Amino acid sequence: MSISIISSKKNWIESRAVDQLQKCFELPGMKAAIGMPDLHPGNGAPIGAVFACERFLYPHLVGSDIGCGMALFRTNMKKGRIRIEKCIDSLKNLDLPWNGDIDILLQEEGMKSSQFDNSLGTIGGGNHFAELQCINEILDEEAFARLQLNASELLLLVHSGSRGLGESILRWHTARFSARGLYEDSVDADDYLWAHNHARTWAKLNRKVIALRFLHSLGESGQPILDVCHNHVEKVEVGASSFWLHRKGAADSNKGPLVIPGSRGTLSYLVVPTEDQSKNLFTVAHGAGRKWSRSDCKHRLRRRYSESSLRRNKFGGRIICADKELLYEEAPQAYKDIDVVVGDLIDAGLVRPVASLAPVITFKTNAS
DNA sequence: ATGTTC
Repeated sequence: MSISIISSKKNWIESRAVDQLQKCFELPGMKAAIGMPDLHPGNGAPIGAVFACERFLYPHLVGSDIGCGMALFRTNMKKGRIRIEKCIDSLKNLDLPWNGDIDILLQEEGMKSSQFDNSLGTIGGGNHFAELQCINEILDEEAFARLQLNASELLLLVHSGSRGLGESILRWHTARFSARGLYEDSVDADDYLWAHNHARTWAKLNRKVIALRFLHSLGESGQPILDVCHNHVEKVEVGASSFWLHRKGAADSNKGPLVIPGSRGTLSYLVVPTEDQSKNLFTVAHGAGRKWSRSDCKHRLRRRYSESSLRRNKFGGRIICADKELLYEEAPQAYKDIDVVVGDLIDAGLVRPVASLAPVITFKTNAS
């Protein structure tokens, strides 16, 4: 039985998030809860935490965006060669439904059609984005080479999830069971897990379609490097015991390298998990984590930062976000320092940094 | 987070 938080003196964790972590740790069957350095308050359950539970699984500890995660793609684009204005113009249709053949794609993936088919290939709102990035600094030449990356080529990082599909699954579950857990050998647990796994697959496919759409719009193509989920539940064996591991805004560190994104105005980090990931329950931070609530952002920033200044980052890159409210809610100032979050993971011996990545073009939305 | 938000 243990509860802990991976953090340091440099970091700051909101007490309300710690209270939420404690509350969730008191749920029946719970054996361990770990807050990541990006821990912050969520809707009942905190964001940036992993929970290991015996016999029970808790859909609200996964949340509504089942399968949400980060996917990274290699491109053949070079920073000095792209015309930013032209690219921004070419991306104008990215909010529209994708005009590819969704029926055939779902069929190929062995997936069921649903009322959410036409959301496939769309980024969504909130903190979701698709971002072209350049290599800012290589921090581990060997690991960098092993990933077959080229320092001069741009990368595309996609953060999105299962859109309305995942949301409908949690809503359906909550209507029947409220916040109660599901016993692992029940029909209800099987039903939830089937729907959850379907939403995970859908979300991963969504990230791939978003990347292809994004790059095709620019007359380019890309190849997948990694895809790491941060909202899901899965069964894991540790020693002789088995647990339901719930990750809520917490990245799976048991699937190789991953990107820990900063805010849309700061660096992101490509990292490799170290060998032993059992003490952190195979989980690391999924991003910088919010410092301010969405509702606080506008009055804190409005006087000092104009809309147009928030559409440029300090690296000379651009942010496509026609939604003024979202622009303030997602301002870099609303997020914690990514260097502190990643630093805490490095100091805890959980990851090794491979490269820092700087934002070149961030797509949020063209819709106002 | 969300074809949102009565």
